[in-house]
Amino acid sequence: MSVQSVERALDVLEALAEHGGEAGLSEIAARTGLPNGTIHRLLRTLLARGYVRQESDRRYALGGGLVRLGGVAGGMVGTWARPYLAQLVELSGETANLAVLEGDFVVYVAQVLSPRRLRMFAEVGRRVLPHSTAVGKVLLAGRPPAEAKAVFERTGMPRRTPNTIVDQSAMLAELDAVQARGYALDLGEEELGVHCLAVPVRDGDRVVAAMSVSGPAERIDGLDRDELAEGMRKIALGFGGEFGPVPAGH
Amino acid sequence: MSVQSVERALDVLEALAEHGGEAGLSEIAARTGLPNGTIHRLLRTLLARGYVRQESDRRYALGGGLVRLGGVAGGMVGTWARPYLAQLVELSGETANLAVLEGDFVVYVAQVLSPRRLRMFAEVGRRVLPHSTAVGKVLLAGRPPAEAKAVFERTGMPRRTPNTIVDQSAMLAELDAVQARGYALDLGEEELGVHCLAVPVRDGDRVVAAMSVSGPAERIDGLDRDELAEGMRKIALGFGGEFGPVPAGH
DNA sequence: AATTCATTTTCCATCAGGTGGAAAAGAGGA
DNA sequence: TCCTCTTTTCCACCTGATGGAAAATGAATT
Repeated sequence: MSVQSVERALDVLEALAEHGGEAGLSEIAARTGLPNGTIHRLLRTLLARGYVRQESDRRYALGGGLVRLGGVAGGMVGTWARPYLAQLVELSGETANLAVLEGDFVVYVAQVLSPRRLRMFAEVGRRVLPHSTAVGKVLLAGRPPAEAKAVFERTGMPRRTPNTIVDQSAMLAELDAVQARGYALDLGEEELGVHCLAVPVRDGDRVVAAMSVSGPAERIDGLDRDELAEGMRKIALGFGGEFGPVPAGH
Repeated sequence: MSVQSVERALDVLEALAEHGGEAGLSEIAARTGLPNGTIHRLLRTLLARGYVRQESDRRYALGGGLVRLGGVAGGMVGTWARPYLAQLVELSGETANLAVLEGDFVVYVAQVLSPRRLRMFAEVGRRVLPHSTAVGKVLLAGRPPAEAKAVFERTGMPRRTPNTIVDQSAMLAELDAVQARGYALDLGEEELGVHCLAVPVRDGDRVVAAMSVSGPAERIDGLDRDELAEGMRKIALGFGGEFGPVPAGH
């Protein structure tokens, strides 16, 4: 039904990715449970095609070929997202965005503009720091606290407006709250007068992206947050279903 | 020596990428020369793992899983580049950058700072328009003129300084010159007083990235451009060799 | 509706090719 | 140098991938 060696090659790539993109053969063996000989053969195949690199210390790392494929695939995610973002616009009347985490940055992947005259727009492709945005908070809330902490250490949480949360422990508490309530707010923390509400897009139980609506403070504050978040959650659920693997191919 | 079914799965993914990320089963068959049954089985495997999607019209597209792997791999490119960028710094005494083209933007992927007191720095991850930077010119000079032209149409080539080239035909001529001489200059076109020199990073004959050195106008202008460019070319060649698949593992 | 054609999906007998245990080679460390 | 841990190679076994051909699907045409 499914090609075993291909599945295993994917296991190897995923194991590498989970080790931060770099690992020794035996670390991969430990993680995948496959015998050394098998892993070595798969790695050689991936190596010959440029999807894996071998460092001078014989460790293996993800290769440049994946950057190319990922780039093409990334362009398409925006396309699939558009209908869902359009639903968000219909629901809220405000501009809707899809964002993912890339390294320490939040990257806006797709956008559908609000029909209103006064509307937000952030160019697609823009990179912002996670701590001052609703999408960033949602994305980090979906990862282990240690990882979020590391991001804050590296980025330094610079102040963007008087409302920006610049204290690390306050932010970690905020992430807990975000996880508990299922959505995040940005009340002029990135730009004064601009408020946002973001919800996670899940693939299984993994947070793979965030969807947000954003607009002028007065309009966003006029909406019922919990009701809006609930509607957004449903839309994000639909999109999440499309994002990853099919539920459970039997 | 190499796992056949894994190689074929990669052929399928590459065929999809070359079709713009989306194709029907028979289009993939035409491109790879594999029988339908085989391709279908491989696609099912990739589908189950989220590396391929199936659209409602039964066509196949690259899936979200590749975005995740590509993101991790992309982060590593910066790591591999650092030793080469350090060589550039040693050669020129100025800050060195690695940049790639992503959509209509130039993205800085990695940087090694100059040891000088007065030095350039552009945050890694920053996006700038191609027309006002040396790296942007190099990257666009490596693509078909029609594509470069389309980028200029969409971005509008806004003026950043009095030196910015804002005329499209002048810029297209500049790109020809860049391609002929093998390097590009930025003489205060993005920021007054900052000059840069950039060379292409090639994987085979494809321009996949650009490396640059940049610093205060007086210091950069004091260097012998052709000599510097020649040294940079050699370093970029070394890095280009690491970037893609190995030449020909027999 | 009924027919045709193109494309996708399923099936199954065959044997190519992947598998994994075990041995050899290599890299550090004491 | 010797010892230990990791990576790499090897090969007999037999699982599991293969691909041709038939069935199913769906879109277009009469």
